[in-house]
This record gives sequence, C-alpha cells and structure tokens, in this order.
Amino acid sequence: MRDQHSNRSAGRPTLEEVAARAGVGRGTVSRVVNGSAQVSPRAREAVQTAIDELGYVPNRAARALVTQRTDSIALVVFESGERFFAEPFFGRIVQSVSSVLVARNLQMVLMIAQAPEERRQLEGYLTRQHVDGALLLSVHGDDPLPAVLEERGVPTVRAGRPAHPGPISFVDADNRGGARAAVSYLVEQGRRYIATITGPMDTAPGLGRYQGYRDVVGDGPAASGDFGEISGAMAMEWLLTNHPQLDAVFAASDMMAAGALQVLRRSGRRVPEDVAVIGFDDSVVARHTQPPLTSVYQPVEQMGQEMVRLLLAKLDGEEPVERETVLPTRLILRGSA
Amino acid sequence: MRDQHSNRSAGRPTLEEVAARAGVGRGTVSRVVNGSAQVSPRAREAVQTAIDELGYVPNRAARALVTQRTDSIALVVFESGERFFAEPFFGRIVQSVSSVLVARNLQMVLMIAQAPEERRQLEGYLTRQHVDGALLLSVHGDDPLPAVLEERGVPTVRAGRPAHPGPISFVDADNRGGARAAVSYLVEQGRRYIATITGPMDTAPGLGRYQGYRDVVGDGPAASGDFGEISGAMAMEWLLTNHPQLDAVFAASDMMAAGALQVLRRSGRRVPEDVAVIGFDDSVVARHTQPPLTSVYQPVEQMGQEMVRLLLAKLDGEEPVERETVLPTRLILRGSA
DNA sequence: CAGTCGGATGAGAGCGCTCCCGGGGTCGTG
DNA sequence: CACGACCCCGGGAGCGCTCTCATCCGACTG
Repeated sequence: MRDQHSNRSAGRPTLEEVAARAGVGRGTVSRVVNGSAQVSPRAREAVQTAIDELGYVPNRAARALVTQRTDSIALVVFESGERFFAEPFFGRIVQSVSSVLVARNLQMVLMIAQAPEERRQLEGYLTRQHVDGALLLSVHGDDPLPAVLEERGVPTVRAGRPAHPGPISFVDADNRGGARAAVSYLVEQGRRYIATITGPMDTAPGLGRYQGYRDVVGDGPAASGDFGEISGAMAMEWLLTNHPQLDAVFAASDMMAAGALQVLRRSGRRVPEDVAVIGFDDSVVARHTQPPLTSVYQPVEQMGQEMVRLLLAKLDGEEPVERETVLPTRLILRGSA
Repeated sequence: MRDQHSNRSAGRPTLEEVAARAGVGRGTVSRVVNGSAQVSPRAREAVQTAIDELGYVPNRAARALVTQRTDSIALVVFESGERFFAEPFFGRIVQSVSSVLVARNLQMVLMIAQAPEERRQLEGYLTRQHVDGALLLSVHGDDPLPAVLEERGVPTVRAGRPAHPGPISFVDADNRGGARAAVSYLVEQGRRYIATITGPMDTAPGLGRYQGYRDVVGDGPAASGDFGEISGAMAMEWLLTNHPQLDAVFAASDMMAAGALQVLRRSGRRVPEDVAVIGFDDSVVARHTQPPLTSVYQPVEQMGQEMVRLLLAKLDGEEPVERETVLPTRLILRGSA
C-alpha cells in the first residue's frame, strides 16, 4: 500500500531481508536478535546495522509458533465492573504487575470476567496456546477455574489464599493478622463491645479478616456485606438495631466502613467517642471520610510483584513449584479509632 | 506428558488431527472453524464432533502468522503509577473497553507507560506485528507517539482531544461544556468572585476545563495543579493568599477539589456558605468529602465503548476514517455548591 | 606438517494455520 | 444424453521464525 518494490507488500522487513542486507544467513541474524554468544563481532555488527537501517522488529506470531511460547501472560479479574473500579486495590495490583512484566518484555493481557457468558468464553480462551501463564485476582471460593487451568498446563498464581488448599501457588496479604491487629487495638483502647462487618465469606479476604476478628474477641456480633458501601450501611443498621450497646466496629473493607460511618452519624453516634470504627485496605476514601478512617494497610504493590515472580519461576524452572507468600499488613491510625 | 500416541507430544490437538478424526481435509476443518458457508451439513457436523471430542482450540500464533492479524488491541495508559490508581477514571475506562472487546473476541493488552525507559520500549513494541490497533489514554500534549503509530500503520484512537488537531480519531467528554455548566451554575447561585484550580495545561482535559471556565468568567484567578490532591491543596493556599475575597472555586478534578476543601476548612471558611466548591469527574471521593462534592459527571463507560467502536471501524473499513466523538457531561449537585 | 578440535555459519525442516487452485460430484438445461 | 454451472472438498504453498546439523575455517597439538 505504501511501497511495492518487488512484490513484497508494505509489511515490515523480515529476518530474511535483514540477513540479505547484512550479507549473512538467517541463522546468524536470529542468533544476534536472541543474544547468542556464538556470533563473531564482525557479523554481529553487520547484522545490527542492518536491523537499525531496516527498522526490523521480530514477528511475534512467527516466533511464538515455533517456540510454543507467547511471551504474554493473562491477568484475570473475577469481578463485576462495579467493584473493579470502586476498589483502588485492583488498580494498584494491575499497575505493579504491569511494571514488572514490561521490564521482562512480557505482554500483559487483561481479562475481566464478570458476566457468566464472559466467564465461559474466558475458560475456553485460557490455553497454553494463548498465554504462557495466568495471574488470578479475587477468585471466589468455589470457582473451579484455577484447577481447570492447572490441569490444562497453564501455570497459575492467584491472589488470596484458596478456600481449599490445593496445588496452586498464591500470594496473599496477612488478612487474618491485619484484622487481629485492628481488633486488638480496639481492645487496648478499652472498647468492650466490638462488632464486625464481614466481607463475602466465600472470598479469601472476607474469611481471613473475619477469622482475625474471632481470634481476638471470639463470637462477637457480626453482620455480613459484600465489601461495598451500601452493604456496609445496611450491615451497620442491622448491628445498631440488634446490638445498640456496641462501642466499636471493625469493617472488612474501607467502603463498608464508610457506609457504616454514615449510618452511625445519622443515628446520632459520635465517632470515635461513642463508637470506634476501623476499616481495611487503607484506600483513598479512608482519608476523606468524616472522621478519617483508621484502616489496615496491605502492601498491594509488593503483592503484585511477588505474584509475577512466582509465576515466572514456575515458567522457567520446569518443576511445578507450589509456593505461597503471605505479606504483612499494618494498621494505619487516623481519626476513627 | 499426558499421552504420546505417535510422536506428537503433549501439545493441544492441531487442525490436521481434527481433520483426520473427522475424515475430511484441513481445508474443510478450517472452513468450519471460521464459519464459512461452503460446507455441507454432514461435513460440518463431523468436524464439529471431532473438535468437541479433541477439545481443539485454534492456535492463535499460527493464524496470526498467515492472516497478519493478531486479534489483540493495545490499551495504552500514559500515566505514572500513582495517578493510574488514584483516578477511578482509568478503572472505569478499562472496564468498559474490556467488555466490548471480549464480546468481539479480541484480546486487550494493557500497557502502562510511566518511566521514560518504559516509554521507549513501548514505542518499539507497538507495531502492526504485535497488535492490530491501539487505544491511547491520557496522552500529554506534545507526545509524538500517536503520530508515530499512525505513520507505522497502527490504527489509533485516543481519549481526549489532541492539542494540535491531526489525523487521529478521538473520543472525548465535553470538558469545556462541563466546566462552563459548573461555573455558570456558580454564577447563577450568586457567586461573584470565582477562582479555578486547573489541571496540567498540556493535557486535553486540563486545557478544556480551563477554557470552559474562561468562557463564563473570563480572566479570573487561576492556580494550576496536576489533578492530584496535594496539588489541589497547594493551589488553594495560593488562591487564599492572593485572592482572599473569593467566594467560589471550580477545580478541574475531584481530587484537587478534595485537597482544596481541606485547606478551606483549615482556613476557617465554611463550604458552601463562604466558599462554594465544584469538582470534576464525579468520582467516588466526591461522595465522601465533607461536605459532599458537587461535581461534573462524564460518561466514562460510554467513552470506552465509543473508542472501541471507532477503532474497530477503522480496522474493518480500510479507508482511514478520522472521526471524533464528544460526549456530553452533566453537573451532579451535592453539598459543596 | 598432518591431524584435530571447536567456534562460526548457512540452510533445511518444520511450527499450525489460511488461502487458493483445481478436481470431482451433482444438478439443470439444450 | 451431453455439456456447462455450481458446490464441496482436498491438499500444496507459504506466512516468519527457531533449531538442528553439516560444513568450513582457523588455530592448536604432537
């Protein structure tokens, strides 16, 4: 379309063309491109010059066809659109995963599986044919996909401890420990009637954070939400109705804590004087609620990096190393507790 | 590794194997897979059966090699990690783009170009060889990349009106109109001394929102920020020092408005009684500031969809349709103005 | 000086797919 | 009954690359 010298059409130059220009064989060019040591300095330079002059870029598809590697890895998010953009958590993970991958010259294919039909399509899609491995975010408890993938030979690392321990590597924040720290802090502050608003129990963070709560106060009053703001408000209303004497609430997410805060205010309770509130995630909204939210910070960026590290290790070393990494959390004190 | 009948190793079944099993030729299987009409019902059924039994999945690389199409498109975000996850805007765009792409059976490759060296790498990477087209997010004014890509034959659609009109399609929210609506509203409410906190002027939204402000009040007091919270606070301080008599502020982003709110409160001003504040983006934080922020909503999801639509049109119809779409914004009233 | 060793090199053989061509069957028509 | 029109269909060619192997050449050894 642009130039049609000979009959090769507009397309980018090929290995063969570079070889011709440099006066060497295809093999040599390939060796240079892939950084093999078995090339004489003279040849290497000639090839390099030709590459620069022609603006040669290796054809990914051709390479993938023979190497059986696509050099791209999938980042799969199982989440409704709504939550995906409501949760700063995802953005930060995506961000950190991306930067590691770019440095390694790998492509990041983002897949958001929300609607059931997208789910199904995705399942067919995730083959060794298409990606070298997969990073799974916010998998729900009973989801069979991780197992399916592993079975198909697609190396996988997930974020969040699986509900049922299996052969799958994962990276997680210490949800339980973080929750424990938060609730312990409430106890130290002299709170005596501590309730909790939990996340979905079929979710690793939901469960872990609840367990941490129980570790400290045992069977306290609990209402469940879905990590979202509305659900937090509803849970808080329920708690207020059934346990009006509570003097502290530990919410398993900042969004739920924010919802709870509003209900608390409407009910005439002062925070933190009458009721202390602690959230989880240390998200942006935590700094903007009234009062600012004391919250549990998780090292999200580090988690992303670690996930990639584990996956790449799995890809390189053939032996299927099943590894788990649990990263520490930290309580960030603000005004609400 | 699983089965080694003949010497074909563990790999997924190939077209040829499907053909053999169905008792037809490669061509016929290919026709079935690609939905050609030129296949007898009998053959089609036989092939379909074989595909199901073998669990055949076409090899993307092989197909790409011959069709010269990768069936994947890049979503490029030019933004520091920090802003990427601070801005709900991106998450929502990503989300909506993703869902359209999945429906069309296209892969979304997310690239975040922050550090300069990542920038450079990306430039080499974005070839027709690797993706069929690119969606560009938050390009800065003087960035040559869009032009480079277009020149290399990579169809491109960007979000945000380019600083210098060029041959590139774009989708944008009506930043100028939205700003105009916001500032007009302030005027209607009887505000007489309206300042603005602008975004980066080398950015389409930054510029557009400032222009909208000027459309209504002309040369009012302006301080510039970078869309982030801290910069909003600093800008507000500057404004308060130099224009203590101001009675309204229009900030070009919610985050900056949030920063401004804090400074205003510290300075003893009541919002909205003494000073009205309006933000832009209608983001999550807008609902959680004190008071909740009146803000300009932009139809982010729709923008994402529209970007994909334009890009696909460009890919299909060969003629390079340079199109632009500007989507309307809407003022959302809350407590701050 | 013959023999040997090893590094550099060129080229053949595919990887799995689509495209296209030509053969053969079926049907309708003169 | 013969001939063309129209479908279906099989398989060769080739996309651009890597890998393997045989070859070649210079250097080193005995």
